[in-house]
Amino acid sequence: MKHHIENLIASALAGLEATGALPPAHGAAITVDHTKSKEHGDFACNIARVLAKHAHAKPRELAEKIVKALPASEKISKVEIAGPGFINFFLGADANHGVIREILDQRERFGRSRLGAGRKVQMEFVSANPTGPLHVGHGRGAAYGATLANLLDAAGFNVHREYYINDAGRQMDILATSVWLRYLELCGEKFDFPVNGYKGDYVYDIGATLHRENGDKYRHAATRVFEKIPLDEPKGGDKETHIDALIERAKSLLGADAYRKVFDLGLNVILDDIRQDLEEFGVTYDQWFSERALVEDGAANRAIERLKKSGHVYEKEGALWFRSTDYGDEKDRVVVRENGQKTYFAHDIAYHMDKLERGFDRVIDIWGADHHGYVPRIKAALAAIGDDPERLHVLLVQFAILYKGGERMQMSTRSGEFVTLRELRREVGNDAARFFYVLRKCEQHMDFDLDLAKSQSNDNPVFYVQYAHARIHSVFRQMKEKGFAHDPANGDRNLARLTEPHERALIERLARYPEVIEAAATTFEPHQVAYYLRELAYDFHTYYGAHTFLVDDAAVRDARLNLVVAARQVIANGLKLLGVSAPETM
RNA sequence: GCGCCCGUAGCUCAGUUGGAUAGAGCACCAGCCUUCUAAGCUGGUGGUCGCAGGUUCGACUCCUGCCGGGCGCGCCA
Repeated sequence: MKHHIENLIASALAGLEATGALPPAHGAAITVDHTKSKEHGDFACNIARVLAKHAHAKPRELAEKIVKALPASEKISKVEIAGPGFINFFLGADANHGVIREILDQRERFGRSRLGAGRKVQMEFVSANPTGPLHVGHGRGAAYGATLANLLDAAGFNVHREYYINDAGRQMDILATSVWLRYLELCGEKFDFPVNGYKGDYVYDIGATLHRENGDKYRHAATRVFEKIPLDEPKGGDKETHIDALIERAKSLLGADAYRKVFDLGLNVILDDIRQDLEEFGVTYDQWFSERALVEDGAANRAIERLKKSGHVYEKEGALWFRSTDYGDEKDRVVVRENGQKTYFAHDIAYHMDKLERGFDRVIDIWGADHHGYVPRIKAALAAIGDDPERLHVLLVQFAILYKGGERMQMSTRSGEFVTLRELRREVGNDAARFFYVLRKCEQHMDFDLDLAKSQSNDNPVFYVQYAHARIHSVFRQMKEKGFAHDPANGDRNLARLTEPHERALIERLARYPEVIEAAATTFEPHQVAYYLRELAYDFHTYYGAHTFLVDDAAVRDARLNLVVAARQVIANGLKLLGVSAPETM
């Protein structure tokens, strides 16, 4: 409808230009907007105000000329000039009736578009370190990423979903060492657990598995393990050097093969847990991309070679630096450390290089907001090796701050004191969690009040939307009990009988669904869909309250049933995008 | 100190990319179930859009400066 009106205006302007009433080549974009108030019709256009200066005319006079030049349209019942030169369009009563037919015809395909034209988009999200279970902060990235992926898919993009596994790095070594130390405790060894080790219960469990399956095979005396290890923090030492020394000790005592076994046990147990957690949350991936595999494949070395060739690399104090300041970063960054080890950054350059080489038109990273300082350097690296940094979109998701009993909760994987995504899902359910998470745009800080989510879960808007869906199913159950049958063809012939204001409002809302999907996809804002669904549910519930659908007049009844089936379809389509179920009963 | 994000009703947040009188939900008040599910509907109370300037026909929206909150500024990942 929007496009229809835009076309009418475009041809009016062309007509005016042809007669010389308007100077040509104005170059202004025609925008038609939905009005806020019905007083101003259904759509409004401000083109007369925009072009007034260019045409050396008063906005109202120009508006009158444009209106006179408008081609006739059977969908428009009235055109008015209002205020200081807005052109308001009033739709005919049946202008949108065709959308009901469209929805019933296209069913789950309704709302999909070809906006993306099949362009390939790679999306990476969550990618939490496999050092512990996902917590509620990861849940937000998961819900947001999965929903955005669904949206882009619906908008006609070819979406590839990916999880980057940080399985090469110090954090993983700390985990492996923590697991081994817990194992040693189970073997009967006595020592103080390092403050910088992972202390969650799951580390204990993995240590227990190691013990159950291998007995004392990996046991070493505590005195030997801690021999000449620098003191830990509580004893006046440094916790970082303490844990690093323990990692080296684990590697040397166990040997490369055994260490890798312990390491992989921890990695696999936690990764399986994460994978299952996400799957239950309706979040699935096309690929789980291993950092370790990338490095072992030599990709990091190749990335560094490419950087070197670009001439933006230099040596200083024994380390290899990337001069990211050449591309606007605030300081240069190390890619190879003094000790010869490559940094996480070097690996990440290799990973992003790999993404772009795989032929994606667009690469989207969804990161926690704490990584925002990281964006300029990764873009700098891509620019240095001759890739287009504009192809990379980094979306930063702000933290979800948890409150319980009015108090802010600390979330730290290391301390093991955090609310896991799994706990949250159990408390409020998958549907409410998915919906709640995408109710805010990603740059908005989110207060997640656990007590509220628990105690007032009935007030969660997700139930309101689901209830509308279930109610429509209920109407059909009642229909059968009353001995009626739905004749969609008859309903289709009688769509003109849908003249009530509630019906017009509902139909208009349904007609907007495709616009909402496109807008949400292009702005990366899934919350628009959530808000739309709530409004759609409101339109339905008020309609339901004001009119009976199962009336004796078959023409009206069938037309109304066509309408509510269409509403049910759009609700189901929208909920599907959000990863929320559409129940038939509640 | 520098950088990113946020500041809209008592609370949690929208605001169609600069348009007409700033909107929801929750909470609070008053009504509506022998009639398609009351997880619903109808009405009401509630705002100096953080503050001060600027840009223009027009600013919650764009620019500048303050104030307040969150996060980040490693040869960690």
